[in-house]
Amino acid sequence: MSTIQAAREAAQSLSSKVQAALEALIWSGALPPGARLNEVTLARQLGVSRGPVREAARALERTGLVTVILNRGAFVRTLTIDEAMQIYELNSVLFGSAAARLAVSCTGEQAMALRAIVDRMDQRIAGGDPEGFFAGNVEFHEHVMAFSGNAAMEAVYVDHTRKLSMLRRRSFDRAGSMAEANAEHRRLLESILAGDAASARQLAEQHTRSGRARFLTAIAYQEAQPRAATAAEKTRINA
Amino acid sequence: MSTIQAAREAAQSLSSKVQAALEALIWSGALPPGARLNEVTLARQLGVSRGPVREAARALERTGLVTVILNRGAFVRTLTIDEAMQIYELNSVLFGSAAARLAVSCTGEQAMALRAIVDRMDQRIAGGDPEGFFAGNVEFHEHVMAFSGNAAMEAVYVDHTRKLSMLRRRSFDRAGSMAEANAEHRRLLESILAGDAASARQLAEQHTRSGRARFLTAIAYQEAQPRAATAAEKTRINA
DNA sequence: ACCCTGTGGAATGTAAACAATAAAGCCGGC
DNA sequence: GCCGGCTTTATTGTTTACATTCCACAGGGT
Repeated sequence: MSTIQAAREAAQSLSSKVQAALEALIWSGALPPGARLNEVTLARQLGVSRGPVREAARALERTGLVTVILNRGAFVRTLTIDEAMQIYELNSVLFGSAAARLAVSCTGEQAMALRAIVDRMDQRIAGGDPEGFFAGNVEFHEHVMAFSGNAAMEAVYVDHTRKLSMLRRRSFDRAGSMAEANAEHRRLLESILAGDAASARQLAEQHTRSGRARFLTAIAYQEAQPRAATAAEKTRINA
Repeated sequence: MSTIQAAREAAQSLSSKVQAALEALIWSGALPPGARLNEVTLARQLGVSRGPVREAARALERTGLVTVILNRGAFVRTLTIDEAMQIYELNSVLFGSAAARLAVSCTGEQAMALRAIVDRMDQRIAGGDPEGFFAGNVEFHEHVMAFSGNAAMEAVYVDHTRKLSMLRRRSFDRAGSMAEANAEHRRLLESILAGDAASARQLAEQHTRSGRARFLTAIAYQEAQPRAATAAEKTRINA
């Protein structure tokens, strides 16, 4: 397996690897919102030339993580609360539409797969594994989108969920949130199995709105709890 | 004005200009679907270096016009009918949602602007100006999306409509189609003005489906009429 | 004290050279 | 005559070098 892994590693361009590295840097907070991506410094740090760094930055611009200004460089972009709300609304519409479609087209295997995911998430809640729950949550939503059979919608949904996840990581920290969310998953799944498209759409949209509410309370909590933010803010990439 | 124009022209990077040029080449058929974008040839032709061409190609990948394969280059991408159908479905959901939201939030100026666009389109139909009608059509849909107040949804809609327009340009060639489409615009506009969200959503989704149907008949006509396709296919960019 | 302007340095935009990869053509064997 | 492997060649990926732009800071004037 490690040879396959190595081959796959080697089979992607430097730009891709640099892009992943930059994502990690942004994700970890080493590159805080508003920070400029210094091409020569990052290139030195990653052991590559400026070219791949430039390409990676442009790619990240397309995913919405950075914005590039002519002759000024690429800056880490941060979602405003308002933008997050708009994305939640978009996702709500897409997820509702997908659920409605899946309600009339769901196969036995698909139902089993979804049920297995939800069961696994319950186990992880019981086992006190929030990271695992978070992964399962993403898996559930993406499976619903994939099973609904519209690749374009799925791509848009996944894309925007990724953007949200920059901010959303801690939304499930409160223990009750996870159980609550998974109960909504179960109700949605039952509607889908029952073939009730209208109800499935309704529940899916409702679930997304609940997620938005959880997100907002988490944000509010984060704001109230200032953490050692200013310190992290000052962490820059230096030569 | 020409100084402003010149300044604006100069104020964008070469990559942007190259990207526009490549789009034009693809649009015009000089780079037919499946053709490879030869970096050195295009660079020579446009009088720039390979760097901007590469960046432009990567940007075009994001917009869906080309796909790039590692160590093989960028290839002009063509939408399959199935992908087009999926995009129509996505747009239907988004446009319906936007119309519903606009129905409860539409201001007087917005209503006037939309009505003006529809009126202009009727004039262009009467005046035998299909190009103008097409532009107005785009304008109407994008205004509805913009007025609905969700920038994320608007961006997704515009993005995907652009992809479709590669194939869709001739959908309105049949004279009756234009009048039909604009009548649907009027009905939708009335529902919005009446503040009837459910009806607006319904009409907007219906309108998108009608657009899909027009697209399909246009495609079918195009397929039946083989045109001198093979000749165009051979037109390559040579040094 | 404030503002404006000119200069210096640093960072990006662009171009040209180098390396590595994949496709195409050629040759030999079967 | 056809197929498989090798070699060649064209093209992309990457690095390096050069040109241009912007920002900060110092200096002088008001």
